[in-house]
Amino acid sequence: MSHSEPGGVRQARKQRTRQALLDAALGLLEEQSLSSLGLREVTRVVGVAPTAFYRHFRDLGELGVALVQESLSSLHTTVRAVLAEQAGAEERIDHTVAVVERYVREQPAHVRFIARERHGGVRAVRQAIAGELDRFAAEVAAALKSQPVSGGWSDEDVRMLAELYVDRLVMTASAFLDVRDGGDQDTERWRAVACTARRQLRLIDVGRQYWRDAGS
Amino acid sequence: MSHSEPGGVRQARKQRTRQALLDAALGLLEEQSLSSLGLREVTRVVGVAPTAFYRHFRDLGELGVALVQESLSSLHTTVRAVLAEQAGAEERIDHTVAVVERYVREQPAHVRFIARERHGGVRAVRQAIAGELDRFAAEVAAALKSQPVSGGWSDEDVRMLAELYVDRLVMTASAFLDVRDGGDQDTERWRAVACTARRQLRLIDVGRQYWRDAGS
DNA sequence: TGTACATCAGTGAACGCGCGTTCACTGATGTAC
DNA sequence: TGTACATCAGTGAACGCGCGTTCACTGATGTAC
Repeated sequence: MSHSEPGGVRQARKQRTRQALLDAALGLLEEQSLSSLGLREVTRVVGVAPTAFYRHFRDLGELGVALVQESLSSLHTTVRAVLAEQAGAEERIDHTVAVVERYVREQPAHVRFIARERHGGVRAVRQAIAGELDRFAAEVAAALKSQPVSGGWSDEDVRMLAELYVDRLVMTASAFLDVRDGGDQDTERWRAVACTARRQLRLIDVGRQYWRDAGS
Repeated sequence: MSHSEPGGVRQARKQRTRQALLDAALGLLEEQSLSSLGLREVTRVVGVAPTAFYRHFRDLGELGVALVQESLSSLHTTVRAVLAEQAGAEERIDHTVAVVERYVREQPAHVRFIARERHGGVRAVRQAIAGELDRFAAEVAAALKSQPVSGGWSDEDVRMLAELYVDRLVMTASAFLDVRDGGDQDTERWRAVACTARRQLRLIDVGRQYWRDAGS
C-alpha cells in the first residue's frame, strides 16, 4: 500500500482538508452569516492551524463561493430529472415538492446557506448564487418551452415563468426550513407548508394554461 | 424659548440620538449584514461615545428589530392604499409595481435591510420580519377576499394567494435593488424588471380567475 | 532499488488592532416647594 | 420667581479577548537519475 496512485497521496490529503474546511464552515453558518464568520473559528473546528486556511482559500469569500457550487449542484441535478419527466402537470408538481422536501431534510445546512447568502453581505457570494440560479432558470425555461402548453409563448414569457418557478422553489425550501427550525419537526405544520406549496405551483400552472400575452 | 414643552426637551434629544443610531446603522448595513455590524462602528458614525449606545438598545439585535418596524411600516401603509382601490386587475397591478418602484428608489436601504435580514443570522430580527410580513399577508388576504373574484374560495386558499403576492413583492423589490446596485441606474434593465414583475403578477392573476380547488 | 534534491501542506510564535462591556463620572434638564 | 435636590443621557478610561495576517520553519511526499 505505498504507490497506488501516480503521485496523488499529497493531493488527496489536501483535498480532504479542503473539504473539512467547507464542512466546518457550513456547520457554523447554521447559526450566523458568512460576513460574521471567522477564519479561526473554521480552522478550530477542523483542528488545523489558522494559517493552514490560506493553503486552500484566499479568504472566507472564496470559501463561500465554493460552498455555492457544492450547495446547488446536487439540487440542480435532481430537479432537472423531474423537469424531464413526461408526466402530467399535477404529477410533476407533486414530484417537485417532494424533491424539495427531501433536499431540505437531507441537506438543511446547504438550503439555509443559499437562502441566507442570496441577499447576504458578501458580494462575490451573492453573485455566485445569482449566477447559479440564473443557469437554473435557463434550464427550467428550456424544459418549459419544450412542453405543448407553451405553444405561442415568446421566449421572454417562458423565461418570466421559469423565474417565477425558481423563486417559488427557493421560498418553499426556506419555508420548510423554518418549520424544521421551529422544533415542530415533521408534524402538522410541515404538511401544511407542503400543501400550500403545491397549491401555489398549481395556481401558477393554471395561470400558465390560460395565459395570453397582452404586451407591456 | 425655554419651557415650550412640558418636560420634553431631554426626551426629544434622546429620541434624536436614537434615530441617529438607527440611521447610521441602516447606512452601514448597505455594505454588510447585521451580524457583522459593530456597536462601535455605529456610534462612531453618529459621533457619540460607544457607551451611549446602551442608553437606547440592549444590543444590535434590539436595534435591528426597531429597524424592521421602521422599514416595513411605510410600505405597509402605501400598499394598503393600492389594495383598497376599486380599480380593475390590470390597473391594480400597474399601481402595485409602481409603488414598489418608488419605494426602492426612495428607501433603498430599508429594502436591502429587509431582503438581507429576512433570512439573516439574527434570530430576533428574522422573527420580527416574519411577523410583519405575516400581518401584511393577512391584510392582503382580507382585501382579496372582499373582491368578487374570490367567491367560493376557502380562507386557506385566499391566504395561500396572499402569500404568493407578498413574496412576489419582496422579490420584485429585491430585483429592482440589484439593478440599482449594478450601476445601470434607471435604463433598460430597470424597465425590464418592471415589465417582468407586471407579467408575473398578471399570470398569477389569470391563475386566480380560473382557479378551482382540487383538494390536497 | 536506492539516493539526493525539490515541493509544499501544515506549523506555531508573534504582531498590532478593534471589539463589547464595566464603571464611576459630569452636567444639563426636570421637579418640588 | 428662586432655590435645592433628583434624574439620567452621554462621557472617557480601562479591561481582557479573539481576530486576520506575517514569517521562517518542518517533515512527509514527489521526482530525477
